Amino acid sequence: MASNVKPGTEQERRDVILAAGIDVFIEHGYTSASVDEVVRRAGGSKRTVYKYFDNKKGLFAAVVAGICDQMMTPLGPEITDEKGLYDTLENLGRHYLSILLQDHSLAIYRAVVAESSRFPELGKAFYEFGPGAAVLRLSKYLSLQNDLGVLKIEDTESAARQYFGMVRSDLHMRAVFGLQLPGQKDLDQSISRAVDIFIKEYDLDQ
Amino acid sequence: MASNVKPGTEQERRDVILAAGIDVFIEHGYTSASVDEVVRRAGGSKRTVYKYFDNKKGLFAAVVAGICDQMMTPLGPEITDEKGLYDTLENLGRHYLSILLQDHSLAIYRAVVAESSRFPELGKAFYEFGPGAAVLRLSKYLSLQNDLGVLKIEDTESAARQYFGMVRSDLHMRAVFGLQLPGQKDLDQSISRAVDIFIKEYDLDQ
DNA sequence: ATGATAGGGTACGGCACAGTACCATAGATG
DNA sequence: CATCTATGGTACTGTGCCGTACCCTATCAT
Repeated sequence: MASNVKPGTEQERRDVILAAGIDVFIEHGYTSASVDEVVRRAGGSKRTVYKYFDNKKGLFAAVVAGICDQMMTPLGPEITDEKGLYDTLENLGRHYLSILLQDHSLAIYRAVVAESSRFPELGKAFYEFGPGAAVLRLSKYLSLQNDLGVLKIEDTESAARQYFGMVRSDLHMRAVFGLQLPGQKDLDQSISRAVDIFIKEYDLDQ
Repeated sequence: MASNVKPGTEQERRDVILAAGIDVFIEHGYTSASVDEVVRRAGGSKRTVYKYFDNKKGLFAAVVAGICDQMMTPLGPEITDEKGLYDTLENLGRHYLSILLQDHSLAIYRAVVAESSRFPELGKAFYEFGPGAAVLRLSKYLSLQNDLGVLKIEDTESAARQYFGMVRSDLHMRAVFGLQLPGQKDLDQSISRAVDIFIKEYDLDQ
């Protein structure tokens, strides 16, 4: 079965629908988005959509997973330590913010937040794959620096959370609420301050 | 005109509807909430609701304003400086978190975030009256401490943002996404760490 | 060529909801 | 007692949308 169809494999077909779903859910959120709109953009018919996805909720879950992928890939698989503590932290913070403040990320954040009471597992997944993954990555790096004697941190995970909290500062919340997006200067300031403070607190050399 | 009606003044009537609206919007968010549900809880009829509020959106705006009031009053009008820098910061962080992590606050945060692309002025208002107000209050206090020679901070507003960012850490985001609410221990840890770091960075005595 | 199958197009059932219209009633006014 | 006004109750209109059913075409196997 699964004989090849003309315009593309089943996988490609599914991806087209998924991409359209991403656009629509980003634009309208979950409740206000309509499956018909997805069909309109993807081409084809509802029948096909419901062939690949159980229902609207299932499509939304797939969309969220897809966006998490898109979001996290530029952050790289692992933190390397070629450039020293300061630059590593600074670099990580920069990537983190640039991802978090993209239009896509903000839009999907809004959509997931809106539905996280109705679909709790969705909010959980989004956190784990997005901000939570970043925390774990940094925490792992900090533990390594602990072992190397560069840092002295008791609870590396809490420290990582706090670092990202400092980096985010108000920037993310303000962007989420639609206040004007921060400029490069704001980002730079927030990151460099966070790094300074973090190092002053934890670096054994200081 | 506006002759007295039986069960209460017009103001009271409006307040009852508003209170019902708060409950319903908190429970369902904006889009999924229905005006009929508000009517059911407030008693009376749709006609009366639409007498006091232009439409669903207007009711929602009033609800958000009402909740902002409810939220911010326990934070008190002004920061006093009776207890020294450490205790003042610690106290402020505690109040801040306890407000931010209330069920009500989380629910209305979700609802406002969800609609902030459709109703940008709403998101803006919510931020200004909520987290933004806290930032301004702290910033003012920090400036005062600057003048008194206790602190040495160039940009007090940024410092205030960063302080709250540290205090929030991941706690708020995780709560928003419906991961389990942080325990008292988590709050204490986040706050005390934030205060320590902040003072170590900015206090002239250190 | 003939049959089978997947998928595009469309329409529909069922439901929910925003906002309005209408009627009956309870109190206020004279 | 008579009239008027405001409001509760309810039905209605118009709209939108999820999920399914049906028809028809285009491709593939034999």
